[in-house]
Formats: sequence, structure tokens, C-alpha cells
Amino acid sequence: MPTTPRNALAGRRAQAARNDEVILEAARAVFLDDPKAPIAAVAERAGVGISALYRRYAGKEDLLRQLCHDGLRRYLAEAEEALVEPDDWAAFTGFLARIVDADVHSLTVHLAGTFAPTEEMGRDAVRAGELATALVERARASGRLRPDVVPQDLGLLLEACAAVRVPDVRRTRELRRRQLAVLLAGLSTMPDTDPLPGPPPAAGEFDWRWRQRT
Amino acid sequence: MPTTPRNALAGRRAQAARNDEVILEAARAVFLDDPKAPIAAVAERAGVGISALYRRYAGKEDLLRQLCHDGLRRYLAEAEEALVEPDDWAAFTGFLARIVDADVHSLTVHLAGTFAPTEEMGRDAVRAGELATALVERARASGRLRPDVVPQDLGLLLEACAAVRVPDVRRTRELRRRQLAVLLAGLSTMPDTDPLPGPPPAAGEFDWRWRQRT
DNA sequence: AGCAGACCGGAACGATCCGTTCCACTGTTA
DNA sequence: TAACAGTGGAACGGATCGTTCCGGTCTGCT
Repeated sequence: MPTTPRNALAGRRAQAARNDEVILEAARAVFLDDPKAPIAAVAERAGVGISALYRRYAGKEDLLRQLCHDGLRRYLAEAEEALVEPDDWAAFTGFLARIVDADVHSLTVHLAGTFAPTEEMGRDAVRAGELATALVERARASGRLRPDVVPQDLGLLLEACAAVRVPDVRRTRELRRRQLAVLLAGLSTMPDTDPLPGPPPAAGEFDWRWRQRT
Repeated sequence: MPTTPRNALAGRRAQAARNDEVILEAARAVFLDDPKAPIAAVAERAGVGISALYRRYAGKEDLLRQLCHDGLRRYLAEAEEALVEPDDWAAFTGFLARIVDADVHSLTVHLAGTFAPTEEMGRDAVRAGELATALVERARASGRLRPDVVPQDLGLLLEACAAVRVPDVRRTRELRRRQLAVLLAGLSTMPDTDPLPGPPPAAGEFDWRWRQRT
């Protein structure tokens, strides 16, 4: 860490700094697609060698932990932001939409169990539960959310949306928004006036599942 | 295959006949729990040796294909039965409930791509689509189902229910029924009067995910 | 009674996959 | 120009898994 000036946009240092992000982004994409993907797939996707990975993380477990914790932090940030929203129902639905769009659920839940969690993660998880409870209770108190919904129902709901997955990322988001709309309509006490969003799923859109996996 | 009388309930032949079912049942349970489970896990769960498996199936792919086709046939049978039900909405919801309970979706969709499908499976899959379409159109024509629902939405819905999974099988079914109730309420044009079924998910009920996987 | 063979359990084998280490190389910094 | 942080990717060792194979057991027929 020399006394180098701030123009570190070229040179070896800069590449290293850029790789930090490229690797994390690649890891996010790869493990989102397949939680058990080999670490080499991350390197390949990032366009770097394996060494570049091991220079930054002690091992696969370390990388997964980091990724999962990032997702958890994102969850916390979105929840905090939602609690500021004045409209109770909009706070609730907006929060869910953002979490679904960001695919945070896959990052946290589907990666869980593949690494030893830190104590800080435990604390963050507890706090996440508290914030989710607050959001649910606000929505319930407003009368717009069915009274028999409990905070833990959010887990089921997010799982349902995360389960929707097609090869194309953009299309996946559209279909998930549709799924979320149905679920929210089912959780609401008021009849849903808007039509279901997005192009509806088309015939043959799920045929890819039947193509032999390599 | 001798001219033996019908009392074949004891002896080697009988054990073999029993094993036929035991193995299929074990395979169902094991691959439902983990579609990539090793074949040895099936043998262990069935309480038989590996030879007993390979005597019946040419290989893993063969077994998976059989299992998947069984699920598809079950889907067809339930759909045919549902179409006989006079009440349009009950036919629709009853069909979904039975498919969800039997976990047919996991058997078919999650096993797809791990084997080369037969032509007969292709035909059955087409027929399954036709029957599902008929059920959706009946429900829609009755006015009870939102008009912007398409048959392919059933795929998303079943995926959502199949995604719910906890270690205990019975509890899984309860939670799936709850999920299904929410989704059906969201798809219906009439307000839902019944409360959500089953004990609601409890705090800590999903903590098992965070326990280190072996 | 005795034998041929269906049926079985499970060890052993070979292929594949994957996390991690290691080393030669390159551009940068001092 | 010497030292070195940073890198690519081959190589290694362990684990996993599908499949084969062999020795043993019990059955049904002669």
C-alpha cells in the first residue's frame, strides 16, 4: 500500500481492483444459477484464472459465505427502506417486489448450509426476521392484509417466486412478478382490480427442462 | 415361469415380487428428496442390495425414466378424474390439491433432463397439456377463475407448491396446502371466505437450512 | 435327494468431478 | 533493474458414483 496518487485507473493495481467486482458479480450469477456449481465455473465466467479467486478468498466456503452475507445485507437494506414508505400496503408489496427482483432469496436460503455461518450473520438473520415481522404487522394492521397471515409466510412466498426459473434472466423476472401478483392477490383482503402482469407463460416455454442436461 | 399355483406369497419368487414395489417406493422417496441422489441410496432405503436394482433396471437412467413416466401417468389419471367432477371450480381446485399432495410435479419436472424421454412420454405430455387446458377453460368459463389466467400458469403454481419443503413429509404437505390456498385465492374472482389452512409456519421452522449439510 | 439357476448382498473398479496447490510468467513499483 | 504483487492454468489428491462381478443362498423341478 504505497503512497501512490489516486489515478489508479490503469496498471496492475487497477486490474486487481476491477477483478474484485468482476469476480463477485460472476460468483453471484453462477451460484444463483446453480448453488453447487464448481468454483472453476466462477473463474471462467469472470474471465480470470483460478488464482485470482484464491488470492481473494480462503476457499469456496469463504466465497459462499461472503455472497450469502451480501444477500442478507441487501435484504436488511430493502426492509429498512420499506419501513420508511408511508403507505402500509405499498411498503409491504414494494419490499417483496424488490427482494424478488434482486433474487436475494436464492442467495441467502439456497446457499445456506454450505458453509459455517458467522455470528454476525446470525445477528443479521435475527434482525431480518424482526424487520419482516414489522412489515407484516403494519400491513395487517392496515386491514389490507388478511389477518391470518404470519411473518413466516413471507418465506413461503419468496420461495415460490424463487422457484420460477427459465434460462433467460429477464423473462424469469417477468414470470416471477406474475407469480408475486397472484400471491399478493391471495393475501389481500381487497379484490384485485389490475390484470396479471407480464406476458403470460406461453406454451412450450418450459420445454427446455426436457432437453438432456449435459 | 412355471405352472405354480397362485399362493405365491412366500419363497424367493414372492420376495422378488415384493422387492419390485419396495424398490420403486424407495426410489420415489429418495429422488423426491434429492433428484441427484446416488443409486446406492435407493438400494439402502429399500433395504436391498444394489444387484436387486440392476436386475430390474438397465441403469439409473432407466429407473428415472420409469419413475418420471409413472408421475406423468398419475397426472393424467387425476386430470381425467377431475374432468368428471360436475362442479367446475371444485374440479379445478381438487385436481391441483391432489397433484400437490402426491408431489407429482417434482417427479416429472425435476427429473426431466436426466434421461432420454421415450416417444410415449412425449405423447403423454401433450395429452397432459390438453387436459390441463380443458380444466382451466372450464374453470374460467364458470366465471370463478380470473379471465387472464392461462393453462401454463398451472406450471408456475405447481412449481411454487413443490418448492415448499421441510424435513418432515407430513408438515411439508400442510405447508403446501397453505401455499396452494393462497394461490387459489389469488386466482379466484370471488373473495376467499375460509381462513388459510394448516398450522401457520412457525418461527424457527426453517432454521434447518442453516445447519451444515454433510 | 440333488442340482440348476434365479436372486441377492456388497466389494471392487474405473471414470469423472472438484477444491486446492503450485509454478512459471508478466507488468509494476521503488 | 531488482523485487514482487498479481495472474493463468496445469497438476494433484480425494471423493463420489454408476456399473460390474463374484461368491453365496434358497427354490423349484426332476
